[in-house]
Amino acid sequence: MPELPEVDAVRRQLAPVMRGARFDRVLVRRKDLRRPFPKHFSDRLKGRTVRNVTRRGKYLLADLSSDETLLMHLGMSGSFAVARRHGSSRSSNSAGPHDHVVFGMSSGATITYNDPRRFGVMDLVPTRSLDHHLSRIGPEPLSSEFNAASLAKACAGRRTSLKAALLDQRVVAGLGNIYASEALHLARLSPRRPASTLATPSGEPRESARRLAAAIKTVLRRAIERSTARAYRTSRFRVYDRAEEGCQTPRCPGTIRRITQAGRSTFYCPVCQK
DNA sequence: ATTGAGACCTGTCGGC
DNA sequence: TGCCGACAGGTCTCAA
Repeated sequence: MPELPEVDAVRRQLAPVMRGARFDRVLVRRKDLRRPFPKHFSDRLKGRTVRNVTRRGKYLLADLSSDETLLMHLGMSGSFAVARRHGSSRSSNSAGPHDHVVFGMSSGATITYNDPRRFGVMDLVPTRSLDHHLSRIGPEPLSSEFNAASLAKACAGRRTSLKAALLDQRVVAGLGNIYASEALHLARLSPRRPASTLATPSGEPRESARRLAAAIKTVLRRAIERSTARAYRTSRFRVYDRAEEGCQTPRCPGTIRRITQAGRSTFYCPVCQK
């Protein structure tokens, strides 16, 4: 479940039980996920207090009293389960098949990281050098740093498709395969259009860049609201996974198509997305 | 320097 | 029912 809105939901899930709490127990049940766990991972966490839990792109960041930051990425299949008080539902002794890490917090919460595909990452870096570690990630889409101008500039001169450019975390942080398709649909821009067409030859943003930057913000905001309201069940998307269904753009007679770009599925309407 | 393909893993689903 | 391939919301590495 992990693009920006879902990662942010996880942040809101973890913050109340981690912030101000100490790591009492840290159980690491294998030596690696996508990468090895850092040296002395448990010992560097135990006894430390979490100052805050934040998010940057698809990374979760726990700021520790040791002036290190615990950096977590969910990959494709990572998730956290929180059990208040000493493991009402799932304690460290009764670990499920893909429960790889268990944090016992002084707040009384047991936090279990589960990740079947193990594409996730946990790392520990000096907080001072956090910027350096995240320096390759582009602007936060919901910040004012990200706008038509910055988007056009990041796409200027690129030969790749618009869809592929949106998946590049250096262009904008936090978009994944679903919300890239959703944003392009809302902006009525074809995913196959060359990314370079967002900018004039001198790098100035075109109208398309304005529409796309705005659509990215709208799509992500809506998704975050939905996950907050949580009045939805697997509420589906406008185009993602809707091949052969009717386009939802008002008065558009088109049919959603599925194509493959850079090895990933893209869903779009060939009629209204130009 | 970019770009696309392949690799990393396990689970699920549809077709035969 | 069981097997098999295709596919999954992410990124990294590598060859062109």
